[in-house]
Amino acid sequence: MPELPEVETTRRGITPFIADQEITEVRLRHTRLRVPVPADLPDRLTGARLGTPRRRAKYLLLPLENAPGTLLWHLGMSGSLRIARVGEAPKKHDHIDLVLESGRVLRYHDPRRFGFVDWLQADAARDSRLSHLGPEPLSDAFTGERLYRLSRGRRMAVKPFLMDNRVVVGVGNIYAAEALFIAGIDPRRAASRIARVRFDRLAAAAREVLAAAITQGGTTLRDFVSGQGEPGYFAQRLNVYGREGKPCRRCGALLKRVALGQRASVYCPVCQR
DNA sequence: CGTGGACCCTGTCGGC
DNA sequence: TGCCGACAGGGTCCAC
Repeated sequence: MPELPEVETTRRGITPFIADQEITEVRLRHTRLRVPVPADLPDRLTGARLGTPRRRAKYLLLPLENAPGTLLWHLGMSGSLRIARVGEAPKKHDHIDLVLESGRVLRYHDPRRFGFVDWLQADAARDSRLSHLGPEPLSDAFTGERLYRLSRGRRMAVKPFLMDNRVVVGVGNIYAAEALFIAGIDPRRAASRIARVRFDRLAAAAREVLAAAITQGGTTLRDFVSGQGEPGYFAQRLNVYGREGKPCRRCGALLKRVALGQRASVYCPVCQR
């Protein structure tokens, strides 16, 4: 379920259960993820102690405490991490267990297997998957000025531009659509043809929807990590995502859908220009 | 270099 | 009821 808010919710949810915990056993059931699970992962992790999880973009970083090295975990399209108990039988698509000394298990579930876990030896920031990433959307470095500057000469549609990890990380298909609605910008509009002041609004809108969604993730945190079930994906009211053909909540016009960069994009033909 | 398309894999849903 | 195609939260790679 991972857009940035889900990844952040996951990070917060698992942290109290895994920080400072020793890994007593690694159980691999399916190792053919998007990147094959490193064969030596059990050897490296068994007996090691986990530190405090961090997040960069949609990546979770699980550093070890007393040894160099970090787990780089991406949930892909359908991955989830949750806390289970030892002895709790794995279900279909539960591919990886990290058994902890507490008797809990950090369990990875991923039907589509677009996610992966990899081992980073030392300097995580140097990894090619992380080094090119733009700023976090909730950081001060993400501004309308940045969007404006990077968009000059870019003819691509603004929606895929906003989803470009070099521009800003963590704005996935759902939140890009929602941010563009709030900012009143047509997702098809060429990035180069958007004025500075409108990018200010767009940056603020992206920040706003992501922050709100993270706050909401918090409300379902307990259920999420204890494995009572998935959180209702979005308790949040979405304005456009998944609402093709329905009336715009602001003006009543019927929402339209277009494909941009292979991704569905729903928008209001009246409110978004 | 910028851009658009294919692709990795499984599950679900809507139309016929 | 059953089959089949379209589509799904992401990211990388490859032609043009």
